[in-house]
Amino acid sequence: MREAAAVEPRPYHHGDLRRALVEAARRILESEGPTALSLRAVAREAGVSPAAPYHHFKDKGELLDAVAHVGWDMLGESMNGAKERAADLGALMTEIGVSYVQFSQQHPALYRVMYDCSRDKDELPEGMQDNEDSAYCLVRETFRKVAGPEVPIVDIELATIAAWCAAHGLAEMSTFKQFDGLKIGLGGEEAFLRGVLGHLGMFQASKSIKV
Amino acid sequence: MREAAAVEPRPYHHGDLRRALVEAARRILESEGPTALSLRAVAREAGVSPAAPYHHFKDKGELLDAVAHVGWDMLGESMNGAKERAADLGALMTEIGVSYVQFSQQHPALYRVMYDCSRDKDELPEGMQDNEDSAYCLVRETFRKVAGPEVPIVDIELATIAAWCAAHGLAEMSTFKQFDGLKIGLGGEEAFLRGVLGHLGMFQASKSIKV
DNA sequence: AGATTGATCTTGACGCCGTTCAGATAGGTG
DNA sequence: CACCTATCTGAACGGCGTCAAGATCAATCT
Repeated sequence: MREAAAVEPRPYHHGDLRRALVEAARRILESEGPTALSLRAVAREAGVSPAAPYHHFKDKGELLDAVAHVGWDMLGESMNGAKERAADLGALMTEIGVSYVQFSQQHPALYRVMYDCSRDKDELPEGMQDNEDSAYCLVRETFRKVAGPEVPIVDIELATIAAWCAAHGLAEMSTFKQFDGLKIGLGGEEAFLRGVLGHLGMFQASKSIKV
Repeated sequence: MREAAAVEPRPYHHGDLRRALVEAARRILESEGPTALSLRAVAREAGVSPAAPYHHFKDKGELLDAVAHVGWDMLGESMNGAKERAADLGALMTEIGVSYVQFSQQHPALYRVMYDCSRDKDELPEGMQDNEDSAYCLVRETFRKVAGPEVPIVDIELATIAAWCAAHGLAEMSTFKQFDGLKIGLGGEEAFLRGVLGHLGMFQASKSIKV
């Protein structure tokens, strides 16, 4: 029976499990948070046995790496989208920063996995590596344009790192509930983000990259 | 036999286990890293059964909280020590920042536990809370003095948060090995830290707290 | 077509984890 | 002294990551 109902669902032994596992992991992350993300739970969610993932990933870490990879793609898109929202080049850095932190707030569990994967290996996250079209390059090239050609490249590099540190720090801390009062006083979450970013030199067009 | 040899070691049933457990945990953190830090391993290291810790801590999280508490005390001392190393008030913020990041580099596993405890609860770490003599107050009061009385308090607050975000981000990222080349080029680890911090507005005396 | 192959998945097991509970131990108090 | 209570142990539970052995099945070869 059922010769080839193959509309979409299970074309092979079980389907392409690799993708299914990554999506199951993301579903668990969104609905139950990082602590619920066990390999067995992912297999359960995908409807396979606990050992099945080992035919597609060396170990749990490699599955998480795949999840993180999706996350960095999403974050990269979000940051690139800032180009459309920025009024001019001067405002672009702020918009990128806001995009970054807002992404981390919309996907807190995913963001945590993204960074934990990096720290476990002491390696830069993919999105921060110096590949072409990486998010890192987007930030650095924005800095380069804002700063002009007379600024030494090492300063561009350091400013990019500094900006990323600040954005990452804010991403991890902005959810702490002790800031709720201040957020209300400033008029909401985004005003708070812009307020903090505004006090970091490089997120203000007028004074960015003073050597 | 041995009526009261109580010099230091085991005055009671097993000694004051609570402290012993926290110290055992710190020993494991330093020698084997955060992933090796299981409750059972801590009990083993302290020479007691796996269930013994439950008479002193509600669960594993509460033990980690105690470890983190020690860590924030240490970090607070380190930051306060910056006062002696700073040439003038203008340089103080930079020295505090350097102290912060250097602490995280000297105790990476401990620093990770310190922050993970906070994020698990969405609560500010102790050292960042607005208690008197907290590290947060040290930073904020430094800003207040540098900025002068005409700067609104909300900007002092935002600048303090921004500085902390940047320091935390740098603390977490400075160990990534992709920065090794840049560090060598700049003349070492500390030069790298000062380089990055120098590109953050609030760590430069001359331009800190521009409203 | 039928046999073979190799990738995919399951079953069952191992050791470790966090946690609980009944019972042993022993200091402090009457 | 006997009792009480805090402390600690031993054994157990379910869940975890991982692995080895066997079942299943698409694809390939003859």
